[in-house]
Amino acid sequence: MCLLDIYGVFMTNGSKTQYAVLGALSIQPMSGYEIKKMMAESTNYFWTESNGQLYPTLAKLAKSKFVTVEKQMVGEKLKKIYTITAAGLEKLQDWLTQDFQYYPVRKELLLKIFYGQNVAPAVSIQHIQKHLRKCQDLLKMYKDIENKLTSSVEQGETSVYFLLTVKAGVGTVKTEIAWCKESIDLIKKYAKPHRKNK
Amino acid sequence: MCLLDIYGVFMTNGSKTQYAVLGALSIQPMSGYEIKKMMAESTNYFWTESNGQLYPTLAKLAKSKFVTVEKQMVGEKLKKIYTITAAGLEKLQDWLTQDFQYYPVRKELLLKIFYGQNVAPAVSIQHIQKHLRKCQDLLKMYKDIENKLTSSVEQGETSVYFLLTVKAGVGTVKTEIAWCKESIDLIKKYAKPHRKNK
DNA sequence: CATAGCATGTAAACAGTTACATGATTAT
DNA sequence: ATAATCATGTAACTGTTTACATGCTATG
Repeated sequence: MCLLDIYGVFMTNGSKTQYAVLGALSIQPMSGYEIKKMMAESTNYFWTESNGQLYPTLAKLAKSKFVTVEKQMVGEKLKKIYTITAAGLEKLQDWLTQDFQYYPVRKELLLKIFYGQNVAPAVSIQHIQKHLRKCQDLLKMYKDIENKLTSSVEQGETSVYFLLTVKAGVGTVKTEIAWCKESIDLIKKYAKPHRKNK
Repeated sequence: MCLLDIYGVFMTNGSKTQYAVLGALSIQPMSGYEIKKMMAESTNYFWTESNGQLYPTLAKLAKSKFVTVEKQMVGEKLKKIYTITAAGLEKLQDWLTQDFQYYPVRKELLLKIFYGQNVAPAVSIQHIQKHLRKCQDLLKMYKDIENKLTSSVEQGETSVYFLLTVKAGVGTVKTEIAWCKESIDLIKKYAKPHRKNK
């Protein structure tokens, strides 16, 4: 077995953009712009797509009849509303049923912390403090969404699955906040004189 | 401001492979193979590099005098031991001092959960159960390393920074384990009949 | 005697982002 | 006026992985 696979991190399959798009359209018919917006508001912290991926994918899905297009003229502007077809839904369901994969993680903050011995402790502490503030902001946002979704789910208005991913976000940032605080303390307590140069 | 940037996720700078490599060599002189192995054992859960990135980067760093190469013959085989230079250390320290960036996150599990409404609840539960087992295995590994590193740091043998990244790993998987268990319960409680096809 | 590890490296393919083009509308 | 939002799309670039080539050594 390969060395790198101890975490099961491999990307042997192709792009999943098409499923992210089909998934979005499984909620309701939307334009490309609306899909992007909806992703930015809801799935961005675990999945992102750029325009360069989104628009060509929509065109391919339309060509393969997994979605249909309805062209609207809003004033002078062209708006294309995409709707998922039965074949598209089936394709989405097939993918949802298949095993998921882990993607490589890249956290530059942790890479900088890992090699923190080469710089003054204050440098690492500052990075962590910046991350702490970011997480505190995110926590407020996520908690708001979580509260709204919780009552909505309890009243049977919304699918429980949206709530689950929000809860993943809340849990993650809470843990990161605790890690930031503990790490700052530990650096202050244990950091030894760092490696200087020149 | 751009829509996508609400999480501050952008990759405007170039590749950070060179810094990951310089960082590794700041610990001790190593061969390319040893760098890869060391990364797989310690930084893999927040940073990965493939051979296709690693070896060309080592060659470039040697050409730019950020590292020196010492060729050894081990039996019949060639082994190249790389050592960081003063210029290389300075380059590393510069990067460590600069602001870090967030990379886009891709968690296929959460994407599948988010659109779980399109399949039977059992499908989503199975995905989560698989993830739960993976996290439980990782937790054992991380806790072992955490215990060893903690005493090592307390005795002044090891830099506190390695411990911090391990603690980040422990915190993350603990949170994920709790999320998995809660999510399975919530699906069982709230999941409504899913969208069927055909 | 086959498999895994040690060890270096390359080429092709792919995934993905960025930056730009275009242009209308709405808010400040 | 200016900026932001709405709206679609493309091209160039870059980053990254994968798969392969090569061949020795140690282990079961």
